Amino acid sequence: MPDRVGRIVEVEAYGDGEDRASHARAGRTQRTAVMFGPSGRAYVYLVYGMHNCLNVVTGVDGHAGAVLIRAVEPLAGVEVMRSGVAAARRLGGMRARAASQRAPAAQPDERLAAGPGRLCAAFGIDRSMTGVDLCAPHSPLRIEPAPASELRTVIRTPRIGVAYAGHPWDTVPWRLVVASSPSISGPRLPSEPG
DNA sequence: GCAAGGATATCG
DNA sequence: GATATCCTTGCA
Repeated sequence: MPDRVGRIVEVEAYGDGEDRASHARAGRTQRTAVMFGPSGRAYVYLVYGMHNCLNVVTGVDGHAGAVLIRAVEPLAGVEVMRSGVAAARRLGGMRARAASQRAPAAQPDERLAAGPGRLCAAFGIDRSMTGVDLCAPHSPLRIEPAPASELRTVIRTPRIGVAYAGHPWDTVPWRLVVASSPSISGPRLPSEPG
C-alpha cells in the first residue's frame, strides 16, 4: 500500500524535436536520453534551479515524447505530502521568510500538489526517479488507471509557460485539465476551447 | 510584479 | 570554460 495517493488532474503533452517547447528540441542529450527510450518511464528534470517536474515518457521507442504531470488531487497520505512540501519550501524560501519574520501560509489539502513543482515536493519526487517504470507493480512511483466511477470531464487549453517556443507551439491545446478539480495549477482556469 | 536558484545547452 | 535561459513558486 503506497503512503501517498492522488488523482492526476492536469497534464501537458510534449513532442519531439519539432516541438520547440519540448526538451527534446535539442535532440538526444544526456539529460533527455530517457525521453527517447521506451514509454511508461519517468523523466524528472530540475527547473529554475529549485523545482522538480515529473514527466511520463510516451511514444515509440527511439522517438522522443513525454507528458508533464502538472497537478494531482491528493486522495491519501496528505500529512506525508504536507511535510514534503514544507521541507521543499524551507530550502527555497529561507531568505524571504527571514526578512519577513512570518511563517509560510498554510496550504489547504487540495492545493498541496497543485503545480508541477509542488506535486514533486508532495510525493518526494526528484531526478533520481528518472527512468523508473511507472507501470511496473513494484515501482516506488506508479500510475494506475482510475476506476470508471472516478472518471472526470477533461478540457483542453494551451500549455503553460511555453511562450518562448513561439507559434504554433505556444498555442497548441496540449494541456488537459479536469476543470472541476480544486487542485489544478494557476490562478484560475482559462476559457474553455470553442 | 519579481527574485531566487542551479543545471543545461550553446557559444567562444 | 563562461553565460543566457528556463515546462515555477511564494512573497512583495
